Amino acid sequence: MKAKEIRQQFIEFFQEKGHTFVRSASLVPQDDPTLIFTNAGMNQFKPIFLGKKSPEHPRAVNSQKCIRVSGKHNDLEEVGQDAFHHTFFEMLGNWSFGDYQKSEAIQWAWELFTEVWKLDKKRLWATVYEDDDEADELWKTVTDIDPSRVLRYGKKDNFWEMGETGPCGPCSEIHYYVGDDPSNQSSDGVNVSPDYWELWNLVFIQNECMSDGSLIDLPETHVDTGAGFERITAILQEKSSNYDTDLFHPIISAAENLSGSSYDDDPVPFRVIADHIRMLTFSIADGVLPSNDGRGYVARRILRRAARFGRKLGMPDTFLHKLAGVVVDLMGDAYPELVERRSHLEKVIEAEEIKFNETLDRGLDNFQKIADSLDGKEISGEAAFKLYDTYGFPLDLTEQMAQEQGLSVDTKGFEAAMEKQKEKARSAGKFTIDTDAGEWVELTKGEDSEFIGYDDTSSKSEIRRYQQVNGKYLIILDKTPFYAEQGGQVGDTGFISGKDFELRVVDTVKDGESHIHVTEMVEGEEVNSAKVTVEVEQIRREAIGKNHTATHLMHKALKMVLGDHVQQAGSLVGPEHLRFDLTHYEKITNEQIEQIEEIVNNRIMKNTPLDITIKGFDEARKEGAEAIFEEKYGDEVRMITIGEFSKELCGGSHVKRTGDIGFFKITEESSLSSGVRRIFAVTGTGALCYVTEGFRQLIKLQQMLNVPVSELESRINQLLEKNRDLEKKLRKRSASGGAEKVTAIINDTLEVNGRKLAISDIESDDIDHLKLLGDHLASGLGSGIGVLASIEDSKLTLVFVVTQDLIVAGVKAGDIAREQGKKLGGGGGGQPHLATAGLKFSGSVSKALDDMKVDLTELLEGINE
RNA sequence: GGGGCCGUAGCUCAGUUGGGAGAGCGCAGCGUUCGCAAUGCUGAGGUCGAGGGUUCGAUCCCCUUCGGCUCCA
Repeated sequence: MKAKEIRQQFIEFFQEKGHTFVRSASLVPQDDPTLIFTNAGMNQFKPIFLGKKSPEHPRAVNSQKCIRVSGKHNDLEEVGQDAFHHTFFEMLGNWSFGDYQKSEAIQWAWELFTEVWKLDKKRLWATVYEDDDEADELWKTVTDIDPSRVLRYGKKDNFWEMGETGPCGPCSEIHYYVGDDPSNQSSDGVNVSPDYWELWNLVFIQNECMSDGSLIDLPETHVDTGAGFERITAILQEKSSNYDTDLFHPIISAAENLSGSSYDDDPVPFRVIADHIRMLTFSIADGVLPSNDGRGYVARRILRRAARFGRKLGMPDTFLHKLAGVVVDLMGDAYPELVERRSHLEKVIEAEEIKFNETLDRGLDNFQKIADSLDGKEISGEAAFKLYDTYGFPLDLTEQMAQEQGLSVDTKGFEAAMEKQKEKARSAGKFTIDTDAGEWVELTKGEDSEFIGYDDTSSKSEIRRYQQVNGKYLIILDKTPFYAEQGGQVGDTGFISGKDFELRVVDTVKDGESHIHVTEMVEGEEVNSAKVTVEVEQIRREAIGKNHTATHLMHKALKMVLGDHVQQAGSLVGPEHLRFDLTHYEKITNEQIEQIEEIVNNRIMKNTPLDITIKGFDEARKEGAEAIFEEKYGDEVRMITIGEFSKELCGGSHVKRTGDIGFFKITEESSLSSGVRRIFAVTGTGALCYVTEGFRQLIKLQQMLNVPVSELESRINQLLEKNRDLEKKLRKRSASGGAEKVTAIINDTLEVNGRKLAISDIESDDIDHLKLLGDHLASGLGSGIGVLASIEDSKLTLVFVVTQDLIVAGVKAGDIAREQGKKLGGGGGGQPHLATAGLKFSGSVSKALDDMKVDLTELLEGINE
């Protein structure tokens, strides 16, 4: 029986029992920030169990995509080592929300296993919680299981909890003996021996665990079951390993073809790759992108691990994206999102593979350098951390490599280095006002910081309290039009004036719910009245609003042009410009930038009014409003709607109509980290200035070169080429120039002690040219010392050459240059055969050369053969 | 926001007390070979990312800046 059919039969079996099929929830948990990935079938039903949501159907059945990459039950390192640990798996489940109870759950599970799938009753075992007499009894009455095969276990094995508090209850599991000899079974093996596989867990949610540890009965009880699809498939296909089923085997075969190696010879790498590519394919199809944090970082690590095992097998440089296609073919029927996103996920995986190969090659080189230069047998924590921190070479890979070469890694040292790094990043965190630093002076009592800034930019307010820190006054008002930095929008600036004083607000920040106005005293001596007039700097606020609304428009335009994988990864909205970080795996081309600008500017010209409404979070989400991941939202949210174009949850300040933005222009696009791009843009007056300045430059160039703008490029190319040619010609000419002079010098030398001494001044404006002439001189001398001097703008340059035989005798041009240079008040040095010296020189060159002649004559005379 | 690293020929990269810019592949020309594959010789190709500074002298040291990689927050 094919896996596809097994999945289908499970679903149909429960549909016939009145269950509604619910499609698998996304692997990216939608409204649960505590989860990195969806890791169990019950995740999407959690609000029902918590009593926050009423179920749409009393009975449900599904097959849920799950990812588990951490936790004690599934260490990433274990995946591939055995037959059944996976990062990605499917969980089959049936659910009762306050509907049927234990009896039906047990009965149906047994029916499906023994009657539909015809599993051997002599291999099945049932376990129940030690205090759950009811379940124990039900097994023996509603099924025909051998009563001796119903076992009781304690809390560890048979009691299920969602968290430390919350819904919980006893569970009942079905295990299957996979050993060779059915007569060799024993109740002692269950939950202990690897020959007994846990197949299905039936959870009976009937209690709530309180914070003091006590249990109370829930008014509504639920059934929550989970059966590992891969294991059941293995058993029904009579395989001893999940990897031998048709869920994995086609992937492994494809990998064998790509690598030319055999699964049977070395199964582990194939398992790792087959497992990991499933995880990658599914997670990327659900919007995950390899990146450097959160679930994107998990995906990256998984990809890297798979790629590394692929290298071991002799895989081509990139292969995972090809295997992703196999997964799509294999699973596309049950999960159509794979088919829809096929090209996207192949592209993402390949791009990341290419990137990683580069990273890995660098890392492997660096690792080997470290390993080769090792004194002992241990790689230091600092070295391992450097590999990780600088070259992105993960610790687990370092450890693996080390192990293969009989080395160990100081992981404690690594952790210490990591901690140091974290500390450094933390302590350098952005400037926050330390509100505990000083004493608050309370002027009036009551609620504070009522925000009225959406409608007004000035008000008559009262100071609730203030304090003085580092020469700045921190002010908290009863009500304020000042927007405090949040959601990427910078804080407002402006003025607060009282009876005999005026404060300039330089920033506004949030402390809990309070708006703290960071101010400087510009008039007066002290805060001497509670009643104040406050005024936000309005022009600045308007500029910020333009940039903020433009950010929303751009966000939407980015998705339209680049694709749905674009996620906001950070945002800064200031008065001068806006900055927007987004997930995208390659450079945004100039053409795409132009498209984005065009879309945004068209929206601006449509002059659509903004609709701002307050509504419930769920309602807003249902209407399709964009919520930024990792941004915190309360129950009541502010929804910004721009026609049919954009809907976003946002607390910031905006323009009234898109036309107020005036004009939008992207000024810069760059990479922030791998998979994340950063865009800067300007609006309104800023955008106008930006464009005007660009044109000013262009016109200047045009006037300089005296060609129309359209021909600037070719003209400049032409000039560059010409320039290159000229430089080349010049170099050639100067190389031959001066040659006659050198010949003349060679013919007019002193002879000392059988050696020649040539000293002369020469015209040259280029030190490289001088060196070249020095070379000619040396070869012309045959044996001896040569000096060339050139002076220009009272800068004297000297080149000294010494022939090979004299170097052997201990005469070095570098030494001569140093001595002579110093003697003349400068410096010098170089190599034995050729050296330079130079200095500012205003005296007589010929006199200096005469002196030098005396010195060098002495030197030559002193040489002993 | 804070670190670390990289940028050298078309490509991949070497290049340490700072002293005259290199290798492999690719390209062009000329050979060997019936032809292909293969191979020999010769050659072209460089603002050492950009700009400043220190120095007699900077690819190398310092500062600024641009582009890319990577880790932490």
